[in-house]
Amino acid sequence: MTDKQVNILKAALVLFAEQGYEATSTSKVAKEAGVSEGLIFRHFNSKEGLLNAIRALINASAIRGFDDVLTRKDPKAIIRGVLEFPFTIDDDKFLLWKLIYSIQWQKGTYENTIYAPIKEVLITAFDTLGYVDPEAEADAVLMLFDGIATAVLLKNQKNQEGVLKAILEKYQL
Amino acid sequence: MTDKQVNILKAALVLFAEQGYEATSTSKVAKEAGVSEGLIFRHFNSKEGLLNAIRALINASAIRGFDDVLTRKDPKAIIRGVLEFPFTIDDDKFLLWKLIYSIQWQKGTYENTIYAPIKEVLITAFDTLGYVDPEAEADAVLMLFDGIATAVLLKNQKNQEGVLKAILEKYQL
DNA sequence: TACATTTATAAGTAATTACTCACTTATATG
DNA sequence: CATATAAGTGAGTAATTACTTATAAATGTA
Repeated sequence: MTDKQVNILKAALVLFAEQGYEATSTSKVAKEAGVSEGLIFRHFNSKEGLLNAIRALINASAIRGFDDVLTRKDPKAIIRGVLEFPFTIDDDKFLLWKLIYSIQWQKGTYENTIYAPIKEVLITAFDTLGYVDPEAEADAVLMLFDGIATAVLLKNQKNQEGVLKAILEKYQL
Repeated sequence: MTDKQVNILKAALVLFAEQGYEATSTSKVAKEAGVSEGLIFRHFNSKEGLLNAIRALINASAIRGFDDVLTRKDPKAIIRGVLEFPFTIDDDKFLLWKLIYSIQWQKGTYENTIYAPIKEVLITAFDTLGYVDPEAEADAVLMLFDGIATAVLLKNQKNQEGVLKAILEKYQL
């Protein structure tokens, strides 16, 4: 990967996240990246190809962000980690997560590559804790995750201590 | 409002919800509505004006959908009603709610006209039930609402009995 | 009926879109 | 060094974009 290739990906990530994929033209991306427009198509074939390249990058980055949480021994610590996660999205991960959700709602898809491994670990955790329906509990936590993320990313509600406390209480964490 | 005006709004609602606002051209809307393209601009001035007209309609419709729940006497019935709501979005309300979220993520805004009145009623309900931080509880329920809606609208997870049960248990409902 | 207003259309507009192509420059490898 | 391959550019392309305008049909009202 050359410098300019990286510049294109960085510029596209920011513009797609801030203005939306459809509202961002390839000429805008080229300008922001300091690159000729043709180079985008040399490297990524099409605008959709550029999006897919970014998608692979941000999915991998999102999954990596969960490494610490998912390898914990204590099942309660795992559940707490997942629920705390969206509250702790900081500035340099903000656009990444905003783009993940933005693409999902634009394309009408759900990013299972990110959520499936989390769900598996959650099921095991709830199972260990003796919950009667571990899969339902895992789904519920993932829904809560999406809801918290929506609040953080759209309403800029960061580090809402009281809300996190209220949520964790429901799981006796 | 003339027939053709209604046709434009109906067609635009469907296309905006299914393909996204930016990805839908005014010519597509006109064709789908069986109307000349110019008529859109006669009635709504601009594409953004058309979007705003639809926004007002779907927000009003969304708020009306909560009338039954928010006027309940029993505080527990109110909380249960809000949490059950997204699970029961049926086919004729599906695109309406999909568009509400789609617009929010496209424009980076949060639709407070819908959520503010719900939050008020939730705060009162949690207060009546003696919760220590009623506002935090209300925020948490609204986050859960968004998360459930995301699952229903993006993953087509409709009427997940086990998940709903698991969630309601957390509030002893 | 007369006439003013509203509703509707068809055919435009300049600007922008995603993408291509002929070409040059840089890099790698024998 | 020679030469093949990859990286990069700038000026194109046809199609589509949101929007306008001139004109006609429908409607209301006196």
